[in-house]
Amino acid sequence: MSSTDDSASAPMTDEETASAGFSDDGKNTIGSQLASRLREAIISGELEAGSKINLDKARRTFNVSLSPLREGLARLISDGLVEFQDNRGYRVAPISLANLEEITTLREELEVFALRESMRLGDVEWESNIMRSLHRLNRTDRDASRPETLEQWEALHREFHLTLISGCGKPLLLHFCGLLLNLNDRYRRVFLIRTSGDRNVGQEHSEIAQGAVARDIEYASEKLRQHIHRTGTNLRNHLATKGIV
Amino acid sequence: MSSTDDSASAPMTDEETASAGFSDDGKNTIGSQLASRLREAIISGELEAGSKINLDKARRTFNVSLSPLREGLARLISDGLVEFQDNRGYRVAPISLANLEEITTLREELEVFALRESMRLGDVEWESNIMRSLHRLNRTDRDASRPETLEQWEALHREFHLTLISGCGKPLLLHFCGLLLNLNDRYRRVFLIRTSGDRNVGQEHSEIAQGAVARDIEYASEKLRQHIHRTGTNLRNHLATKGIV
DNA sequence: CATTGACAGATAATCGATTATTTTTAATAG
DNA sequence: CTATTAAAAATAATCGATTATCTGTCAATG
Repeated sequence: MSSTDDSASAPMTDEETASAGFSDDGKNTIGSQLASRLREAIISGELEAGSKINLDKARRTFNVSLSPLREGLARLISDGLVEFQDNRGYRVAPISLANLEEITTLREELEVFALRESMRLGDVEWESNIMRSLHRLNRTDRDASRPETLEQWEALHREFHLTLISGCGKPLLLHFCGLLLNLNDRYRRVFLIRTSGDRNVGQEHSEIAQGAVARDIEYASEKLRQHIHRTGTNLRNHLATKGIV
Repeated sequence: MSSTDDSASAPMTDEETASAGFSDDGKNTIGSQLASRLREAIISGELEAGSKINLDKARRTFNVSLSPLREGLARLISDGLVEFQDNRGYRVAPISLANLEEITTLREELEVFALRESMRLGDVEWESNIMRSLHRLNRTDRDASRPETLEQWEALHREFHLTLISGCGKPLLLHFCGLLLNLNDRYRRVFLIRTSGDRNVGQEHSEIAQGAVARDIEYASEKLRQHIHRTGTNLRNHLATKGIV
């Protein structure tokens, strides 16, 4: 709902090159930094879904004390990426077919609704942002072999989807959509190295963006719905392949 | 998303009467207990919306140490009842007309969708639970003069709404609806002492429940939508009266 | 042989003190 | 007087140690 951090931005070297070192742009406290690192570790699959998070081990791994560790984990609970039980500790949120299907269904409901509201309420600024996000996304290739390219694409993709619905004027709705996007991205990053051959995702994005900017509500909504649905189907097949229930 | 605690149940004296004292039903850790107490304090308006939460003061008020205090606050962030900023601390989530309207809109979208899914998927157990919740709710009077009656009614009301949609088989959706219900309840408890004269809320609840159990999808959906909408309108008027923007 | 209970080790929760950051106050220059 | 800056006070974040809780093991019992 609140929290301070971005998770999808900041294109700079880890330590903020020499110069003045004025890094006061976000992720300040250790807790915040940890939240980002853990989020990335979970979404990328580095931390296995469903696995237990041992506090002592994690503390040593990340070289921090308990307090900020718990702080960071608490944020990931808000994100739905970590589960918690009193006196039993934390574990990475499990994945399942049912979970994926729910995420897809809810995205179809919420994200499409948010897009409609955006088309109803968005201003020129919103339109411009869409075109910019689209361009950046389409100019970036998703090369499975290079992880940093993949991460970059994921960040831009997320950015694009959020921008699409950013004109809706509903912070809570945007928050929910952001959560769902996060959850969905984990499935993609863990399971989907290549996109299905019969899809042209760039094309899909362009159609949605064009429709949105043109305020063609029915067209854009349907294109977005299909886009989300296809991704869901695609992912489901991959899950099935790996035998996940 | 996860977290251990109920917030709407446990009808027993604070200290779990003599006998064995086997209270292992929930709210165990200090952090959990704090989360409950703080949630109640915020929803009831005891902690003013928008006000800063001073950690030291809170620590002394609740007689706890920093760690569990932060733990508890972290949960309320998930609930959208508390906002947080790095190095700036916590504050009670503010209220506004726009926020109330968004909550109402999203409830109309999400709760109605969840009800439809429940009617599509719910079993007999689900139906029975609705009738039970309805009965309990309608047998409880909401007496504004006695706070404990009010609290009791609020708990049952929340329970009823959650039960209505509990058959949808979508944990995430239920989570979202629970959040919205929470946020909405705060507005009611803070601003709405009496319900508008031209409403018979008991009747409304009965109609929704009957329609749901009869699987009359259009009827029940519309009744629920109207119910939510009326509450929203009602609350908006009260906000306006108190001059809240 | 299955079940229960006590122990020990592992793990989580909490505390009190310390450190880092922000906010307020006060002093000074322009 | 107003704006700027430095010091002080208030507040938040973090640490290391301590306490509480849980989990698995193994022996005793029926």
